[in-house]
Amino acid sequence: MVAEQVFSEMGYDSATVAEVARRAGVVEGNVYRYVKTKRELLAHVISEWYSRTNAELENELRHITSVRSRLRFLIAAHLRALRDSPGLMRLIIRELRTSDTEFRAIVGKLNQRYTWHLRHAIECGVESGEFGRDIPVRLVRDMIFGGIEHHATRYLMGEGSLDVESTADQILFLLLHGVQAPPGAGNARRSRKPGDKPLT
Amino acid sequence: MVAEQVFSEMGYDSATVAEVARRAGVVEGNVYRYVKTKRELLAHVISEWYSRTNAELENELRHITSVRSRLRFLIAAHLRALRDSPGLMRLIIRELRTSDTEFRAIVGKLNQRYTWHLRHAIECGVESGEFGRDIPVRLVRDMIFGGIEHHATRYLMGEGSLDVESTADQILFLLLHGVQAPPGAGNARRSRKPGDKPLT
Amino acid sequence: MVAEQVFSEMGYDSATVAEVARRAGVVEGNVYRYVKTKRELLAHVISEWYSRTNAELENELRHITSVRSRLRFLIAAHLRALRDSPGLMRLIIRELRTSDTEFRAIVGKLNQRYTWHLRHAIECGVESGEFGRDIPVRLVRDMIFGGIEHHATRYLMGEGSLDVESTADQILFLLLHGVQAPPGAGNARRSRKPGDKPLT
Amino acid sequence: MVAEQVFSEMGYDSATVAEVARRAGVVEGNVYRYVKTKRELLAHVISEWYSRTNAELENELRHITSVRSRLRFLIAAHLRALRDSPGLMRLIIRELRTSDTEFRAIVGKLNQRYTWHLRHAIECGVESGEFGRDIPVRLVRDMIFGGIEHHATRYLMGEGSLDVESTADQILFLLLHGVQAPPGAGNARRSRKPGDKPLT
DNA sequence: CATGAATGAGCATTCATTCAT
DNA sequence: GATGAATGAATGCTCATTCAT
Repeated sequence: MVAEQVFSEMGYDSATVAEVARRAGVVEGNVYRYVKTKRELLAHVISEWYSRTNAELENELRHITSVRSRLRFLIAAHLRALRDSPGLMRLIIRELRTSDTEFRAIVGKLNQRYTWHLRHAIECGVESGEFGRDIPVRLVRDMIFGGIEHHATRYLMGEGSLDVESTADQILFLLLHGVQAPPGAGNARRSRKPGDKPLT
Repeated sequence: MVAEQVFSEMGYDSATVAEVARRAGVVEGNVYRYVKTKRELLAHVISEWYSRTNAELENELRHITSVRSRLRFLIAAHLRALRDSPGLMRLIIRELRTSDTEFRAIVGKLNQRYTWHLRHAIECGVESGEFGRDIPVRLVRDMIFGGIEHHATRYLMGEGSLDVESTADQILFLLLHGVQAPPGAGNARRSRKPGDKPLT
Repeated sequence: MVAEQVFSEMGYDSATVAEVARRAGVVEGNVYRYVKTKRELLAHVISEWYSRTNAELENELRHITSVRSRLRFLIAAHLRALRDSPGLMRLIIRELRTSDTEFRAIVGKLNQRYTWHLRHAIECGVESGEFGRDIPVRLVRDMIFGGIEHHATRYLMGEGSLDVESTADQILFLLLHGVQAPPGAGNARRSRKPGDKPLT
Repeated sequence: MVAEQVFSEMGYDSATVAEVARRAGVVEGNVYRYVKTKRELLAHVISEWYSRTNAELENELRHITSVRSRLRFLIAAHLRALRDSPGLMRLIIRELRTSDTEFRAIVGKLNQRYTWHLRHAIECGVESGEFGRDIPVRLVRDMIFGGIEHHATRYLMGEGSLDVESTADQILFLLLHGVQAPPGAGNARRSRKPGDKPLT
């Protein structure tokens, strides 16, 4: 759809219905035969992406069994989406943070289904005993999605690059083990003790 | 400043210079004696928040020495900012993701300084040996900020509440230990083995 | 076109797009379906006049053969234009002296074609031997157009009248013979000789 | 005066009182202690130029006696003015063609005095018998000034150059003798006779 | 179904000018 | 006499949306 292009390139507010029509090769007023409003057009664009992506995700997840593989896959999939469709993803990230209730009513479900896979994988990890039983599942999910999107911010603005695989590895590692040094290992240098000078 | 209020309430695009002037009790054109453009007005508002907040942060950090306390403090501080100024924070989060280079040139430095504290605390943890030496520092920072902001999204939209303290505890815990169950403990139920049925 | 009227009456700067729309019986924004900018509207108005006038000129010139007749015709035609469309001509004279390169790019060609007829007639006169072979053709053209326009200035401001025929005769005469008294004739009174008292 | 600079550079409409004040190092509202309105400021600028130039002109004319020398001098003087102060002259030429009666009331006299010298010189030529007695004096004056200004138009727009001396010579020549070939001389090629083919 | 003309409400921005201090 | 803050009215331009044909 051309609307996807236009919104992706210029953002929702800067995009104009006229431009969408122009690129579609139709006349301006004709757009309103298909959608009732510009906002609805946006909802269509985003909904379509979610539908498409959810389908793909679910298809590929069928072949992935272990919790860890699923997490790794979902993390990488989200990173790939950001890398491959930066404009569209910037649009989604931006417009999903809107008060527009009518809009959220439309895409909210799809978004939930999209994030549900990750949440579900985490829950499975808890259930299976691989993960701590008191893990705040939603918060974990938020840290993954939020972390990925925060990390990709610069790339979404057109600066720098985005390495899907290594980032996915790092996120998965942090997710599983946290930042703390492995008990026996790392204290090569020395540990801080009370009474040390302030850090700055 | 009234501009802060207006932008916070209505968002940048929906806010009008006329409304800002009206609330300030002056005439529309008069706004342009102080700023050259609406965008510059936004930059002022955001800059001021960062300046103010950076000062506060740095002041309080002086009394906090341990890495863990610092992380906990910075996480809670960001959560508090979101809880106490949801409109403004939504504005900042949204507008910081703009291609507008001139704008980012102004607030970029302040934003970097704001996030630097967290990054620095993490680096100290690595240096002291508390954290693994190969920790991807920036990514950790992104997961914290991104996670917090993702978690607060619903609250920023006016739905639900935001529990600063418990969320900060949870994030800190996840950050330190990850999601994995403590070695001896949790596998009460059972672990998944290869060959198990798919999770969905 | 109503834009022609409005610009002619009030001048470009004082004219407003709103006024043009009002007189056209449409809404202001609608003007921008046909032109991209106010300046472009001006360009249209002037271009149209030049196109129309060039066509007329070229049509009538086909029946005029002698150099002298052509000059006389072109001089009178320009005077007639000034007399019959003073507002529009004042607009053209004024706006043609603008630095606006984009504007000149549009109407420049048409203006050149308009003045070319006069220049060409002069060149023919040179070629045929009727005019001195070292005549500075462009300067002659400038003196004709400039002279006519200077002469009409007061009329263009709404004061006095403009006699096309007699002015055309006089200009043609001056153009051909200059101001100098015919050799044998006029020195009835006396000629000044060196040593005479100053003139003022 | 700085107003002269500002008006010369940007033209009357584009110039702002604020800019004039800024360059003068005073505060905006302070300009209104000296002039009552922006238009009056313009009148001052132009008046001053005319006063200054009239004085210079009259001073130098005292030493020039012959009609021809005077004409040549005045033509060259006007060309020099255009060459040396293109911005200011463009301003004057443009703004003198304004309906603003109040404005013309102020500078009209000075302008008349400026052009009077040329007109007077021509009248002297008529009186002395050097020029034909039926010469339309004002029209001759218009052709000189108009011709010069038309010729300088491109230069005033910032394109090309302006050769004062040779242009003055050419104008003077045309003025005196017209374009017609000297009786005996030029018909080297041949003269056109009735019945010749059309010129184009 | 499609066209394209029209609408109307809005909005950022400019600027000459005034006036209390 | 100067300052600088304030005014107010205007203006070019945009755009989602409607509707007769």
